[in-house]
Amino acid sequence: TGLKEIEYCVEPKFDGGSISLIYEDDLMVRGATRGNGVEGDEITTNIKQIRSIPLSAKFSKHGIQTVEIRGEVLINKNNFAKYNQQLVEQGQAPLANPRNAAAGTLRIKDPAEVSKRNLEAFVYHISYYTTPATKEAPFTTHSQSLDLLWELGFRSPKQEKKVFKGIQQVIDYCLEFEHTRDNLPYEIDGMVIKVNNLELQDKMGMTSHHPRWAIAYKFKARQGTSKLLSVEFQVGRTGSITPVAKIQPVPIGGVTVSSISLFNEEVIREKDLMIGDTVLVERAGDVIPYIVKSQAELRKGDEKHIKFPKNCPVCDSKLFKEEGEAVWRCINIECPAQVVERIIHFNSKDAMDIRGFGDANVRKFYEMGLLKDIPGLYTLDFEKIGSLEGFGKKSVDNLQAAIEKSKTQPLHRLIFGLGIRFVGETTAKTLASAVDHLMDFKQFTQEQL
DNA sequence: GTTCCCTAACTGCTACTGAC
DNA sequence: GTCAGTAGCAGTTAGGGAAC
Repeated sequence: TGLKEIEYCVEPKFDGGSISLIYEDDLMVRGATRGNGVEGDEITTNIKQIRSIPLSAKFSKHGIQTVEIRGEVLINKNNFAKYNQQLVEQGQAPLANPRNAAAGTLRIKDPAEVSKRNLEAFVYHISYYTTPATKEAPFTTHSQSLDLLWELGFRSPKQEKKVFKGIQQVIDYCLEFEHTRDNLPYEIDGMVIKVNNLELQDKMGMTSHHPRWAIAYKFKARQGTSKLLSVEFQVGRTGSITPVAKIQPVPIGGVTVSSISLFNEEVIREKDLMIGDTVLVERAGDVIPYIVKSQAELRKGDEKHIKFPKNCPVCDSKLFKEEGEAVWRCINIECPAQVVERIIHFNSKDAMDIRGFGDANVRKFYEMGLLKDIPGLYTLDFEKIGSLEGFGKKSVDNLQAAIEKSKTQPLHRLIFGLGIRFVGETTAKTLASAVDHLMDFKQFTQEQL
């Protein structure tokens, strides 16, 4: 097929909280957040409070037995404003922006409160479905699947989506839609362009990150200007020194931005940043704050150069930068900043998952001398901890139980938890699997001998 | 009731490595 | 040289749990 012949389906990219819905024999049996892409939180009861999600739908009419649908939960801008007005009238703080409000609402424990907030949901993708072996596929294009969902009572972007042959019309439609962005009743942050034919989608497959058959056209990020007040230098788990810009707080797209990563020394130089500069700030993907550039033409002459430290801001060791690398590092593995960051990483959800032992407590215990390193987690003096202000019996019991539970975590989590540079989750799994094979092999050879 | 801490949710940029 | 994969770093907000 020539490129000009390829059919694309273009639809708005909704900006809210992602959800996944599972229907079995026409009944909604499970609703979950997307989470990290593999596992999310079950929120079925809350999902049932959303009126635009049918509790049952006649999938069986189309020969579908089990189906998983992806969608996005949103709060309509009008409902959001009304709800905030109520909060203010009741003397409570209003919610900051519709996106976080929608994502947060899904996790409220009281379904009645969820119901009050009038969430809405758009569904935009059927991830998989099962049919009896004899049955023909109920749809062959993405566009048809959206029509089917609409017909079954879901809110899919049936009206907003358009199908085009060739890429030029796709581009025109995206640009045209961008103009109407602010007039829509809900937040969108771009458009999604998908190859329409499902067989072709299948052939194109996925990378580890994303499908090769879909791409997002992001609208111009929301921007603001502010003043660069100072630059702090943070020491990461692996000793990397990250400059972080502290700016005069500026509201951008519903949140207040005050702190922005500058990544490394090169970036500061390339962007020609000086303390006191007026800087153009945007939220990349409407989320992550990012300094676009400094406005050098507005300088008054009292701006100061940013001095990148020669020594570690925490332990004062000399910093090193490897040939060809951009990142300066503190190579003192006993540097308190690194030790603390390593312990925090070890405790984290993706590593040993020691709940209730986050960065604030790790720092506190380290400073008090109650915790010196990772092994120290397993010889903590709980009596002393129990006598600290803010630690009741319940907290100590929970902490003790969480640490005890971590002893049963699989090997790959332990390897990942050690926080060795270049050893992320995937590599840790590979290493753990290699260890397993070695143990099997050892056992096998011993038995043979 | 208030305050603090923690977690989860949303997501991007940069650096480096390895395969092709 | 390009692309994909992986890792490391970073932001704010909302809500829950526990202590005070």
